[in-house]
Amino acid sequence: MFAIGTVERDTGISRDTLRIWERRYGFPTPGRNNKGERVYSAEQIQRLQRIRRLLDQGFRPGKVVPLEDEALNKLANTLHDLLLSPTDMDPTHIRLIDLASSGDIPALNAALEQLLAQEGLSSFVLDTFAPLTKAVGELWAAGRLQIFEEHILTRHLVRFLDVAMSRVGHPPGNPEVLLGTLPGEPHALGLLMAEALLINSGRATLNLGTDVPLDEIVTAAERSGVSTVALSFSGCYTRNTIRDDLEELAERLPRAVRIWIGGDGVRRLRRLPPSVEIMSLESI
Amino acid sequence: MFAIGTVERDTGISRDTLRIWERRYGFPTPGRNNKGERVYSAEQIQRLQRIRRLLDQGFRPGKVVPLEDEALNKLANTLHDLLLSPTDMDPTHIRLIDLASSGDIPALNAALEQLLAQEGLSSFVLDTFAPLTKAVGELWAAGRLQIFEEHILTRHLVRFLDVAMSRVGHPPGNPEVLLGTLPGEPHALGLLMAEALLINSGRATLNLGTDVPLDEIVTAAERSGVSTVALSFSGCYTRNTIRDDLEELAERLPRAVRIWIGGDGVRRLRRLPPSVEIMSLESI
DNA sequence: AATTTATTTTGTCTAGGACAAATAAAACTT
DNA sequence: AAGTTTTATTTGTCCTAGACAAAATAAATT
Repeated sequence: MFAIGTVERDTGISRDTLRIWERRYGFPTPGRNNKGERVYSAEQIQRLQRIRRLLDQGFRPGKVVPLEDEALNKLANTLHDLLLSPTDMDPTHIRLIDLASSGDIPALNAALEQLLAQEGLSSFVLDTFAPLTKAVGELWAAGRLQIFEEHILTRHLVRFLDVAMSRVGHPPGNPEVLLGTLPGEPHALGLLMAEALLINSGRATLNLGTDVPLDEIVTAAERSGVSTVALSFSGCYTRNTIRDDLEELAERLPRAVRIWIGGDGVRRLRRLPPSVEIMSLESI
Repeated sequence: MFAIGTVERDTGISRDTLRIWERRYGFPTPGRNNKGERVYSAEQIQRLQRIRRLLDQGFRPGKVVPLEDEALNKLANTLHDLLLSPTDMDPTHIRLIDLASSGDIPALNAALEQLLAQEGLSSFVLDTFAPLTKAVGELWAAGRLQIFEEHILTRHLVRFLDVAMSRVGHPPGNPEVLLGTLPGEPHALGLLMAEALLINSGRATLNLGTDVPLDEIVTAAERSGVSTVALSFSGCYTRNTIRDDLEELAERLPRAVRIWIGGDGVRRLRRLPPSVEIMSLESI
C-alpha cells in the first residue's frame, strides 16, 4: 500500500489532482491507514499510470478517469490498432520495433548501425530514428511496453545517438543553437535528434539537456551568444503555462535571439509571441 | 514573479515545505497576487536554490533557512574552501576542474581522452572520473557553478562515458547486474560509472537509468534473471523512505538476488535488510 | 467556413493543525 | 572513554473543503 506522495512520484499526477479526481470522478478509491491518510493499492497505481498515458495522448480526464478496467483496456487497444496499424508502416521500421519490444538490444544496435552506415546521419535521424522514437512512444501509450522496457529502450537510443554524434565530432567555433527542455519535461530524445541534425550540418550546439529552469536558459543564452534557443515539448508536458513561459522567455532573451519549439506538445498551441517559431526536424 | 508551483519545480522544494518554512523560519517571504496567492521574486528563488544545495550537503533547515544573504554566502564560501582546498588535490584533477568550470568542453574532452588512453577504463573511472564528478558536485554545492553550467558538464560527462563504454562493447550473455535509481533521484553518473566498471570486467549489465518505480525494478529483475540489483542514491535524495523502499524491494525480489546500494545518500543509513549491501565503486 | 461568445471542464492554490519519522541531545551502562 | 538506550527536538507530509481562472468545448453569430 502506497502513500499519496509515492503515487504522485510514480504516476506524475499531483496530490491535488489525485484528491480532486476522487471527489469528482469517484476514482481512485484509496483506503485509509490508522493515521487517516490515503493508501493506494498497486492495482490502482497501475490503472492511474494507464490513465496517464491516455491523457498524454490527448484524452480528457472526464472521459477517461471514471472508466472501469475493461473499458480502459478497450480504449487502449483501439488506440493501439489506430496508431500502430502495420499496414501503412515501412517493413524496416516494423522489424526495428519488433527488436525493440522483444528486448533484443544487441540486435537492435546492429540493425541501427547498419542503417546509419547506409543512410548517413541526417537521413538516418529523419527516416529511421524519429519514426522509431515515435513508435516506441505509441507502444508505451498503448500499454504494449512495460515502464522498464521503455526505460531500457530510451537509454539505448540516447546512447546510440551520442556515439553517432561523437563520430561526427563537434563543429568548431561558438555555438549557434542552444537546446533544452523546461522543468517538468523529461524527454531528451527530441533534443538529441535536433542536435544530431545541427551538428551534421556543421552548426555548433549547446545542449543543456532536460529540466532547465527558465532563467538558466536566459543566462546560458546570454553567456554563450547563441542566435537561437530550441525547446522541445513532448505530449506528456502537462504544465499549462507553455505560452506564459514562452512569452517570458521571448521578453527576457536578447532581441536577436530566435526561439524554436518542437515536439508533440506544441501542436495545441496558438497565438505565439512573434519571435517563437514552430519547427519540425525536417526543417532544421 | 513566480507561483508556488513554479518554485517547487525549479527548486525541488515541495509546496508544503515552502509554506511551512515561511511559518516557522520567516523565509521565504512571498508577496501576494490579486487572487491572494503567493508570488516569489527571482531573488528569493535563487536564495532557495542556494539553501537547497546546502541542505543536500547535510545542513539542517533550522540552521540554514533563517539565514540572511550575507551569512549564507559566508557559509557557502567556507564550504567551498573546506571541500575544494587545492593543496590536497591532484594537479591533474585541478586542471580538469579548471577546464570544466571555464566551460572549455573540447579541451576537457581532449584531456579526458588522453587520461582514458593512459589509464585504461577501470583506473580512469576510479582515479579520474569519479573525483571529477565529486568535484563538480562540490563546486555546484558551493555555488561556484551556475545551474546551466552544471547541466552542460554533466551531459558531456555522461556522453563521454557512453562513448567509452561503446568502445569496450557489451559483454555477451545474460545480464548479471541491473542498475537504476528510484523515483526522485535524477543523478545518473553514479550508475554509469558502476556500469563502466562492470562492463570492463566482463559482466553484462542492464541499466534502467533514473526514476524507476520500485515495482518496475522488481519486474525487470525477474524477467532478466539478474543476480544483483544496484541502486544509486545521491546526496540530494530527500525521500525519507529509503529504508522502507529497500525493505520492500528485498521482500519482493527473488530470494537469490542481492541488492547493492551506493552513492552519497547512503552514508546515513543503518540497520539495513540482510540482502542489502553498501558498495563503493572500488569494491566492484 | 471563420470568429466571437457562452458554458463546462480542469488543475492549482489557500488555511492551520495533526502526527510520526528522523535527528540531536541527554542519560545511562559497560 | 566509548557504546547503548532514553528523551527531546526538529522536520516533512498529509488532512479538509472551498475558491478561482485558464483551457477546452459547445453554441451562436457574422
